Amino acid sequence: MKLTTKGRYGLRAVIDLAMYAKTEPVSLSDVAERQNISISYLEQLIAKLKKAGIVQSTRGAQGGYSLAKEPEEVSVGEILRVLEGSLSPVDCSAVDGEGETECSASNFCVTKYVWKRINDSINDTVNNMFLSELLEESEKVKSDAIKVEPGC
Amino acid sequence: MKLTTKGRYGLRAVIDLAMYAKTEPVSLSDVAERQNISISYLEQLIAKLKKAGIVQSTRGAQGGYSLAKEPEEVSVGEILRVLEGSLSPVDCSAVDGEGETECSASNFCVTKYVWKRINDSINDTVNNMFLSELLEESEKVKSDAIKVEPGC
DNA sequence: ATTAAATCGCAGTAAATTACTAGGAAATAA
DNA sequence: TTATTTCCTAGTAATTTACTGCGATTTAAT
Repeated sequence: MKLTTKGRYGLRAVIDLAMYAKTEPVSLSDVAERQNISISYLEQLIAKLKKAGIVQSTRGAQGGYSLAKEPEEVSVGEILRVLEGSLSPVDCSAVDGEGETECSASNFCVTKYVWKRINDSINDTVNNMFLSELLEESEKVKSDAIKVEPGC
Repeated sequence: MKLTTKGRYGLRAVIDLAMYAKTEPVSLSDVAERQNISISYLEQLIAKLKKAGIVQSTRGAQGGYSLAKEPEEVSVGEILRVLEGSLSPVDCSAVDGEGETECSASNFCVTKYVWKRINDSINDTVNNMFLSELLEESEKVKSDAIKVEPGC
């Protein structure tokens, strides 16, 4: 039940763009340095975000990336799903929403009920958190930032 | 963000015990056959559940396992945490509740806010689902059980 | 007393996934 | 023309997952 570095780093990169690419695009090397993430790894993550229409790029020197939408239009769920795939705790079409398959033993189906409830609660949370909210939140905590936690 | 087979199989095993070990303990080979899980793998999972006080065992022939508590006293969260470790989407003490560390860059801390909200919503859900509820639910759906989904 | 059925415990291992790195092509501002 | 940047694909070491195997111990039934 862990997010990978794709989701963790990718979300940080998007937040970084939201904060620093307001007027001009910022280069990945800037983001990479600020966020302490390798450039070539970031390139792979940002490629997915671009393909999904979350960020946009301008090529060539002095180019870089910026958000493709307003911060209030980009949900955390959208970002994480692009980077991690489905956030469902199991790969089961009946849980993810596609298809209406049932399982063979009765308690298989009961677990499906469990997975669906977990899935729904995760989605409710991430689909209703928008970048704009995170930017506001970052204003609040900016002052008392002290120590890096490895997992964050 | 996926549960492993430990959590998936283990929960199924506990539900199986709740359904079939009401008067006498049931052997792991019975559980394994009903749930289509290898015995030796199940042994490892059940060992954790026993250590955590969720199931109890009687050794020797005609022995087996049964629940150590009433179904209304065992939450899905308890079971999954024993098998999977923390359900937090990141390993960050500030998210898991231990310690009050802050992160170095301001947007590191914003992601912490995100992880905490996801963590809370998962925990709210699983800590408030009890085995008793699942048993009731399994009565409902028992009749129209048809097909096995690989991920379930 | 012996046997068969079970739990218990630990070690090993193939396959998959993760978290990167490497190298180079193409575009563009200066 | 050159430096800076995005873009694209492939490879790979380390870790994790999902098991299997073996053997010891306990105990009910014969």
